[in-house]
Order: sequence, then structure tokens, then C-alpha cells
Amino acid sequence: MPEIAEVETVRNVLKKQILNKKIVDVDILYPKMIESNVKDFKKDLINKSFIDIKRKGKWLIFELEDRYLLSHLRMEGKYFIKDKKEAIAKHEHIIFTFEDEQTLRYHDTRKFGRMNLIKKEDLENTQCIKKQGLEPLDDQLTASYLLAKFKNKKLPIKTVLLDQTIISGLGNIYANEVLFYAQINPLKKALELTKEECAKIVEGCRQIIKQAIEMGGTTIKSYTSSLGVTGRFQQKLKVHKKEGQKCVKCGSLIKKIKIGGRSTYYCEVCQK
DNA sequence: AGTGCGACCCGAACGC
DNA sequence: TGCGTTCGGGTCGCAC
Repeated sequence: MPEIAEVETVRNVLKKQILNKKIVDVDILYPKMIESNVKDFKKDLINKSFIDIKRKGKWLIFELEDRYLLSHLRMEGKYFIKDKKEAIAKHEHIIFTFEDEQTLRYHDTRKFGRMNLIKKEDLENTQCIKKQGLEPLDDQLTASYLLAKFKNKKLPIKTVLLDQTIISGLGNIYANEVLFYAQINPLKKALELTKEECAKIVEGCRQIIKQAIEMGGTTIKSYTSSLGVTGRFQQKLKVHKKEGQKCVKCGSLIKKIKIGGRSTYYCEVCQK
């Protein structure tokens, strides 16, 4: 399940592979994942090339000469580079062919990922990009910012950390880890957090996301980024998927509960 | 406006 | 073994 660190890893790997090569064909095997007009999608990409790859939260932003291709991997989306001659594998839904006979293939077992091709000038007005909050590593992400955002949020802090309009890019894994770092109970209402606790969350986001990006992300279940790069951050996880195991701090057993329908892992002794 | 929840998907895990 | 059922997870859209 790719979160910000995985998306950043995919971005870095793909940048080395596909920039400035002319796209000569686009195969759309699962049209439903294209949010923009499907016919225009192919027409507008052919004879263009990706000149840069950016990222906003969990959205990958492929820059072309006159458009942006927005791509969200959701839980299981992956990109692979393969030779044009290789047979189409199961779950490959979109295939971009370059003039050098290499292909970029979007693979997604659950078909949850989405792509959207937009005009360059529309980027800031496109809903999915516009509403993203601050990145975990943004200097503007401060305790005061969080305190203000949490002011009238009665929901559990765990749920609020997943709200992309506040912090952009945190998913379930890192939300669990950040709350353990900050020693905050995931069920605590966001509006009850003190400024000190908000400061801990900011610190936790920075530490954890920075380290996760350095380590190439977290490989959980089926997720590996493109080209066989395997995230190693899972070795650093302290609570996520650790139910029944001993807390690294106090030795009591990690609990698993549901908050807002999402699996939440925490130490009820350390996270009061 | 804030909140809660089903829908979208399909492979894995589970139950019998 | 084999079948049917349940679960999960990011985001959207609808209902309250």
C-alpha cells in the first residue's frame, strides 16, 4: 500500500528511466481507471514525452510538454518498465510504449488506482491536487498549524491524520507509527490535543517520513515499487501490524483495534 | 460544515 | 480438497 514514501521512491526510480522519450502508443486495457476523457487520453499522449515527474501527496504528476498526467496508485498500483515484446501480464491496465521499444506499464491488482490527464494550466484548479494539505516535510507544517486544523475536529486523531487536506501523504501505516512516536492514544479526539502533542506529531512526521523515503518505502503485503526496488522501512515499524508483539518501549503487548473502519495498532501503556 | 458509511475491486485468509 | 464468505484499504459521493 503505497504512501508518500513509496510514491516518492517510484518517482525517483521512474525519473531515471522514462524522461524525454517519445510516446508512440498507449494501450488502455481498463478504461474505468481514466478519469479524464478516454479517447483524448491516448490522442493527447502520443508524440509527447514525459519531461519531468513531480509529486503532491500521494499523487504522481507526470509532466508532458503541454499537459500533466496525474496518477494515484491507491493501494496496489505499481509501475514496471518492460520491453515492448514482453507479453501483457495479468493486472497490467495501461501501457505506454516509447520510441525505443520500451514500455511503461501500470499494474494494479485491485484496479483502485486512477489517472487523469489535464491541461497544464488546470493543475492548481484540479480538485485532487488543490485540496492537498501540507507535506510532512514542509517547513510550514508546525504545531500551530495542526492546532488550528484540529480546533473543531471531534474525530479521533488517528482518523484526522488520514485526512489529506491537513497533512498530505500520510496513510494508515505512517499514521500508526507517528502516533506511537508522539505517544498519543489514537482514539483521543483531535481537538483535545495540546500544542506539545501537536509538536510531537510534526516531529514524528518528519523523522518517520524522512527515514522511510531514505529506505525506499515500506513493503507490505504485495507492494513493491517498480523495477524490483524493495522498501526496507518495514524493518523500522514499531506498531503497524505488530499486534500481540511486545512494545519496543515498555514490553506490553501491542493492541489492534478499528478506528473509522481502519486497522489501528498501538501500545495502550505508552499511548495514554 | 462536519461526520458516517457504502461503493469501488479482487486476492488472500478464513470457515465449513 | 473445495467451495463460499469475509476482509482490507484510499478516496469519493451521498445521506444525515
